[in-house]
Amino acid sequence: MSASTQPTVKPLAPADRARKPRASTAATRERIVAAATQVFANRGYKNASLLEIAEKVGMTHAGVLHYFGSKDNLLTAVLEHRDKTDIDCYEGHVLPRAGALLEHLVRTARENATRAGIVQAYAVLSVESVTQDHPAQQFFRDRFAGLREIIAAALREVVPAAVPDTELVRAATMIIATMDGLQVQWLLEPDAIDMAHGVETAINGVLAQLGAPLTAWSSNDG
Amino acid sequence: MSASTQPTVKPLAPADRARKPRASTAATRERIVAAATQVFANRGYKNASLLEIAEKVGMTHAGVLHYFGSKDNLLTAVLEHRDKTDIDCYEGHVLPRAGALLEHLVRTARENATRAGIVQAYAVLSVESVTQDHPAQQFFRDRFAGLREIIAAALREVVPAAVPDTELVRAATMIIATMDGLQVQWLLEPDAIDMAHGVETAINGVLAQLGAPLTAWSSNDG
DNA sequence: CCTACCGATCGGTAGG
DNA sequence: CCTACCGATCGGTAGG
Repeated sequence: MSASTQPTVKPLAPADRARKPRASTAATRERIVAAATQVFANRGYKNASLLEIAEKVGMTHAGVLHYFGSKDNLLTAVLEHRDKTDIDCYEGHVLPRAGALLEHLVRTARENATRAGIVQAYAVLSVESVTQDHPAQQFFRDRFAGLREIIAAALREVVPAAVPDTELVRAATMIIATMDGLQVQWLLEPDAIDMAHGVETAINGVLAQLGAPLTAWSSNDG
Repeated sequence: MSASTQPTVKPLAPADRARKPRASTAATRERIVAAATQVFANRGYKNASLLEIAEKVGMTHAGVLHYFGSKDNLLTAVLEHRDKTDIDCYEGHVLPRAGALLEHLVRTARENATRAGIVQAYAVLSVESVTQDHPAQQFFRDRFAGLREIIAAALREVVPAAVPDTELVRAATMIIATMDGLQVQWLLEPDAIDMAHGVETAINGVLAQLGAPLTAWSSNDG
């Protein structure tokens, strides 16, 4: 209706009007999430300030709050973004199975050695989550439980059928623990620790104790 | 000279006068350190407040500062106290060697399951130490390096002589990593994780890969 | 996306 | 070991 009153000047479609004025909202949110990931890694969540995050993306801290409502919401966005784009990105994609998943863990550890920021964010936030009333506590509880199940399922396919499920979950727990513990030592002294080698050794040790053939997964040298 | 003017009223010796008025300074300092350990575990160091610590010992936060000068100094006292009284108390005592040390690690993990406060303080502070300008960073760097050497030395005595030292340090790194990683998962979900069993499995896996006889340390069932 | 502001918390100091 | 205080920082809101 109103379009007929201005036949020559083509009015912007609503979708265009919403997108034009500033860099798209989605893009800005992503830039904020990236900055927040860095700052949370360097300071921890509680000790991080919205001001430092805002300065990284060139706005005031009130601007950041405009996009995420609260610091807690921003943390949620950071954690969800990590799960989507990062290391253990099995959500949307096809999850590698069996030996391929175990190889994936080693490859991930190797890549992590070039991404201290991501590693530090994960390490700092996951352990900070055990402190009183931390907003990410349930997130990490669920995350660890999910990882344990995924790795246990992969182990199921490469160990003798007689091995009970409880043993597989225990083994998965240990592989995760080793990866996480290596990250902390590596963050403190990068040159002294070889994360990928450590993870590979841990997996070999676990498989040997579960009675799996040494050729069960292909990263093996034998 | 002045003593001769008061022959009947025995003057207090300087040492007595200094110690009487209030509960001994050393005892008060210990109570503050104990309270601070709890609060640092529950909140992390940066997010902990001197007020909360002070309330636990029944004084004001200025009182706490009177005893330790600064929050950083209090953190130092907490970390040093832990090293003196805790788990890996090899400082003053005779350090158990070889298989006995490995058994000690398993026993420690078992005892830790009844001391969530201590475990949480260690886990939270050690990982928080990787954040920017953290006052405990060097402390934990040194601590990890020391633990690696001690455990590597113990392994040296139970594996074939042909195994090079670098392999022993790598193995020690992994044992420590597994213990630390298990602590985090256990803190988030105590009923789902058996720390002692995990540590024992990790040690067995490492020894097997280094070619040590399965009877190398006595905790073994074989 | 900003300016301006509030209420709250914190570590540390003075001065006793 | 306390009272009183300071300067600084922070998350969040109002109102545009």
